[in-house]
Amino acid sequence: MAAAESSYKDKKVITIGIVRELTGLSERQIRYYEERKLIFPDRTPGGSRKYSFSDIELLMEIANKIEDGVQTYEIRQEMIREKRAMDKKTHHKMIQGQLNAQFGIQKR
Amino acid sequence: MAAAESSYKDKKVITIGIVRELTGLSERQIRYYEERKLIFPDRTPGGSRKYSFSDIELLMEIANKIEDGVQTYEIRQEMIREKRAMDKKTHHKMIQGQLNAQFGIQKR
DNA sequence: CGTGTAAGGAATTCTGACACG
DNA sequence: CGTGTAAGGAATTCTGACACG
Repeated sequence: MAAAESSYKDKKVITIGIVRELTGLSERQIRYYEERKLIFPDRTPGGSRKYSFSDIELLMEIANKIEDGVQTYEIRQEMIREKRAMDKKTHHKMIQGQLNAQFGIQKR
Repeated sequence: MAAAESSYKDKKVITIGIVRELTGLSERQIRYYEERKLIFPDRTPGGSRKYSFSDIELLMEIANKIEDGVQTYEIRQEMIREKRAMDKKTHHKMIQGQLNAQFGIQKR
């Protein structure tokens, strides 16, 4: 029972130049969204940023919202809210899993 | 009806340094396997190599065979044979698809 | 606030070659 | 044959700052 599935989608292996190509954003923009805590790349030992495909998708969503006039701060609040909802769901599933493990199938 | 599905797995977006980390191979080895036509990375406009997750898996298979004493030339022959088998299967499916499109479900 | 840019430096990658075997 | 390495150069990335607004 591991912690997180490590699929291709979430492996941080893409450098910023490729992200620029894939998203059409400038490196300045990409780094700025990190500064505003919207995105969290890993780093190589040398300090170069590494992104995942998920990060790229997220960046494009962010870019869309910015175009719509949403500020980075608001986007961040949204993301925090979404994360909380997710955690709640995950917690619920986990509790269900524990009950299940102890008492067997309880549903129905 | 497009030509090839472009999933994350086959997108060539990973630079050689990351590939080195992920495979444990040296850059020398990775480049050499390309020289021997076992692997075909894309290039950035500047000339840097870009690999996919599939490439990484392939590299690890290659490394295993090399360790077992298989020569690059033999590995290449194997790969060509496998590709031919694949193409044959794909061709068969395509023909079936065309028949299907013209005459409807023919099986059974 | 979000983004462009010039600046200087450091990390990354490239190729061709010599070496060993 | 497969791989290590030193060499020199070019492409890539990094940070902090100034600018505009």
